[in-house]
Amino acid sequence: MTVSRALNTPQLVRPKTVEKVIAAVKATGYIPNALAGGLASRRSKLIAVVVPQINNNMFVDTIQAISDELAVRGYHMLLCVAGYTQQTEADLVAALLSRRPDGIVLTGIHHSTDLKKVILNANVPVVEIWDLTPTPLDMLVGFSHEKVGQATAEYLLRKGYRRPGLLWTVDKRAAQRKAGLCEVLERNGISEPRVADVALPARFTSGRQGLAQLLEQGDFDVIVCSSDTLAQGAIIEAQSRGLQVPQDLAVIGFGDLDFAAGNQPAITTVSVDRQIIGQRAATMLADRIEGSEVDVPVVDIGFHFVERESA
Amino acid sequence: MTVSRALNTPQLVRPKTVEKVIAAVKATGYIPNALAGGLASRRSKLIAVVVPQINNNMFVDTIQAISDELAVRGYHMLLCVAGYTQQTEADLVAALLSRRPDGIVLTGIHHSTDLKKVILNANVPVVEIWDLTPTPLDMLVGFSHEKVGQATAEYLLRKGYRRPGLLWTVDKRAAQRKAGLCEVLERNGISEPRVADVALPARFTSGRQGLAQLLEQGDFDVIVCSSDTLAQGAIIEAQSRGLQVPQDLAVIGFGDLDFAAGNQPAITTVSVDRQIIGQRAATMLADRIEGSEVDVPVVDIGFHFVERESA
DNA sequence: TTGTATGCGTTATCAG
DNA sequence: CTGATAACGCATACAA
Repeated sequence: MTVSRALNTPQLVRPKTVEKVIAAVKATGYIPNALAGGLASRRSKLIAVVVPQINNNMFVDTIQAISDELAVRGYHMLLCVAGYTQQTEADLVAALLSRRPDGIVLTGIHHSTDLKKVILNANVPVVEIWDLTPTPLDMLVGFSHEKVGQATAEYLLRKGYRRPGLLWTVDKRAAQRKAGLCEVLERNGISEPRVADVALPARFTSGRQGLAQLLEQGDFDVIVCSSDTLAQGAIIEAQSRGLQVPQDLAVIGFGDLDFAAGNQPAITTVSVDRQIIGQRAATMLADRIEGSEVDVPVVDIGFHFVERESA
Repeated sequence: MTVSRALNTPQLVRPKTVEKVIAAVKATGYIPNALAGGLASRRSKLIAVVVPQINNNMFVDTIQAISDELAVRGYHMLLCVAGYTQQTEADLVAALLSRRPDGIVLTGIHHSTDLKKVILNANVPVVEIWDLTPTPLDMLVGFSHEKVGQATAEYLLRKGYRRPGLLWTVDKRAAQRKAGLCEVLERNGISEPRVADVALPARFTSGRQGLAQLLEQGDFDVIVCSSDTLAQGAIIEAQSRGLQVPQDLAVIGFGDLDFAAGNQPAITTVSVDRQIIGQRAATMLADRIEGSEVDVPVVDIGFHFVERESA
C-alpha cells in the first residue's frame, strides 16, 4: 500500500520513503500493472476513439490532436476503425466497453439504437465529433455540414455560376453538405445538379476520374467537390484537358487541407479546424472524468469559407 | 466459470447451456470486464503501436493496415505518438507496458538503451517497422533507406543529372536515405550537394518554401526530395516561377503517395508498400502471441523506383 | 505517515 | 460437461 501511494500520490508519503520506493522500483525494474489497478480503482485512464477510417486526411489531424491532448492528461488512446456502417460500429463499441474506458469518442451522430442503448447503459462519458445536433448522446464537438453546403451554394450563386456539377463521396456527412447545397440551389432555380459518386477514401485519382466522368455527361461552369483531395484531382484533370481553372471551369473543395492554399491555382474551399475538434473533445472528456462540470456540452466550432483562386 | 466458458470456449459447453448464458447476457446487458480477464489470464488482447506522428502521409497507411489486421485477429490497438526523440519514446513505452500489451510495434530501429532494457525485460513480442537492421530487438518489417538513397542517386546519374539539390526533412530515416544518396554521388564526383532542411511534418507548403530557398543559393538540374509531399510542393513552386518540370528542373520524390502518379507532371519516386508493412507486422505479432513460430523474423519488403515524368 | 483487511471480476486448476 | 477454489495485482476503507 505504501508503494502504491508513493507512486500515485507521493505527497501523502514521507519523502524519504518515496525515495526508497523509487530506488527499489529502479533496482527491480518494476512496472505497475494497470489492468489490476484499473480493476481495483474502476478507472482505466483509457479513452476509446472510434473513426470511420484512419487514413483519411480529414480525421487524421483530429486523431493526432486527441492523442496529444490525452497524453498531456495522462490517458492512453484506444483507436478503432468502424468503417461507414452502423452495425460494425455497434459491435465495436460493445467490444471496446469491455476494456472499461473512462471515456469514448465517436465520429458522427448517426448510431444504431442498439449502440445508443449499450453506451447509455454503460454510463461512460461520450463525445460525438465532426457533426452537430441539438440532441447528442452526451457531449459533442463539431459543426453543421448542412450549413457548409448552404454557404457553398450561396458563394457559388453570388459568383454567378449557374451550371454546377458535383464530385461527391458517399458518406453521411458529405450527404448532409450536399443536402444543404442542393436546397439553396433549388431555391434559386437550379435543381438536381449532376453528381459523380466517388468511393471512399477520397483520392486524388478518384477526383480526376470523377471529373472525366462528369465532363462526358454535361457542361459545367463550376465543380463542387466533397473534399479538397477530390478538388485537387479535378483541377489537374481539367488542366490536363486544356481547361483553365477557374476561367473555363471553376472548382470548389472542402476542408482546407494543407495543399489547398499553395496549390496552383489556390483552392477555394471551406476551412474547418480539425485539430480543435480533437483537442476540445479530449479536454471535455478528461474534465468530465475528473469531476469538473463541462458547462457547454455542445460545441459548434463553426467553419469559414475561404475564397482563393479556383472559384 | 460456466459463463466464462460459454462466452470464450462455447465448444466446451453443452449447447443448451450456452443458449441460456447468451439469453442471460442479452437480458442483463452484461459486458465482460477485460481488465479482470486480462489480469487473470495474463493476456490482454492489446497491441501497443508507437509512431513518431500520426498525421503523416507515410505512417497513416501503415497504422490503418495494422488496425485492420488486428481487428481480424481480435486485438485492439493502443496508439501512441512518440515524436522524434528517444527519451519520449522510452517513457512512453514504460507507460504502455503497464497495460500489459500482448505485443508492441515500434517505428524505427534507433532506441535508447533504457528502452531496450525495459522492453527485453518485459519479455513481450516486439516488431520494429519502417527500417532495416540485421539485429532487431525481436522481429522486424521494413526496408533499407540507405539503398533507397543509393538507387535514387544511380537513377539520377544515369539520367545525366549533375547538379542536384536536396529538399530534406530532418528525421533519422530520411537521413539514412540522404547518406546512401550522397555516398553514391560522392563516388561519382559530386560532393556535398546543397541541402534545404525542412521541418516535420513534411507539408506541401514547406516544399514550395524549400525550393524557393534552394533556388536563391545555387543552380540545379534536379531536386531530390525526402518525400512526395515536398516534391509536389517543389513542382508547383517551380511551375509558378515559369520553370518547366523536368526540362528546366527535374524533381524526384519518395513514397509514391496517391497523388504522385496522377500529378501533372507525374512524380518520379520510390514506391514503398506502406500497407504491407502494417499487415505483416500485425500478423507476425499475432502469430507469435498465439504460439506459432515466426520463421522469418526479419522481413525486408523492399522498394522499387518508379520512373514517371518529373525526372 | 504507514499498515491491514478486503474486494475488484475474471480465469486456471482441479474435482466431480 | 459443470462447479468449487484460489489466484491475478492492485486500490479502497479503515485502523493504528
